[in-house]
Amino acid sequence: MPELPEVEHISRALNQAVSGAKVISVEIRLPRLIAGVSPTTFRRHLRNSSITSVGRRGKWILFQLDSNRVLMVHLRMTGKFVTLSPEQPVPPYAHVIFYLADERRLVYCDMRQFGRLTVVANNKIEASDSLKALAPEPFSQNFNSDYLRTAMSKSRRSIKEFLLDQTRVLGLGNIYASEALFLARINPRSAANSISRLRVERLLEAIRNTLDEAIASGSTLRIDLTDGDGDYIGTDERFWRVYEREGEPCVNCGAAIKRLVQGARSSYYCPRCQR
DNA sequence: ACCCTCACCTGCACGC
DNA sequence: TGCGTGCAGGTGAGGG
Repeated sequence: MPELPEVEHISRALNQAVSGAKVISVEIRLPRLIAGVSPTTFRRHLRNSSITSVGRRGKWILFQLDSNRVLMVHLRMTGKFVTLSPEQPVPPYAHVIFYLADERRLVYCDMRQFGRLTVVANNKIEASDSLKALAPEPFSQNFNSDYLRTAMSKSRRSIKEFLLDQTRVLGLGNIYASEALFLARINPRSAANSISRLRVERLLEAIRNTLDEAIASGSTLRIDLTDGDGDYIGTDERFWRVYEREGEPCVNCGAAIKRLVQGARSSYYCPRCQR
């Protein structure tokens, strides 16, 4: 499900819901999802720790613990968090259950089981295997046109595939990569190292605007962690301009949106606007 | 350093 | 109805 904007909202919702909560025990139903440490160590490091705040780095959700450790969770495709009151049943695909001192349960659910959970020491977090190679945060000063131009100049891959590489550009996924290229009016097939300076500038702005707009529109939706599936509520509307719109008219020029496959994943673009 | 392929899972929509 | 296929908002290992 999530790209950076969704992870941003989920981490905000979690920060509201479980900051200050104390974990009294952890039930690991699917040990494969625990990475980096053994399930036993994972449980030991979580037990009797309080969550002081929840944030994110890229698409990783970071639960800061008062034990000077961080619980790191990546939702991958189908990971979700739900909080349950004592009378609520455990939902399907519940793989890790955190029992909280206030009698609630924080449940990690994941239909496809691609997600990962790990725990690391505070002072090792940025150097951890998961985070060390990530590109700068898209809204930080370090993610600027010099950075992007240099990174792109080293890559012969298509710009669409380049944008999905979290070590080059952080936060876009398959939807927002197409959306950003549409805003920047760049063809997804263009080689990353072939794109003009002007277009790199446009792409930088398009990446920021795409993420920014997605975060802003999501903020009116809110995530309800108690609704049983942890999903966005009340939206069937697609505010995407090209994604999943094959054959529909381009919002700019009316030409039919096209779909192509790159790196085994769908890309959508306007053949007239994106040359 | 870069980049390609395969792997990891379950479910759903679709066509025959 | 059943079965095969393709596809799904993501990475990571391994190898060239």
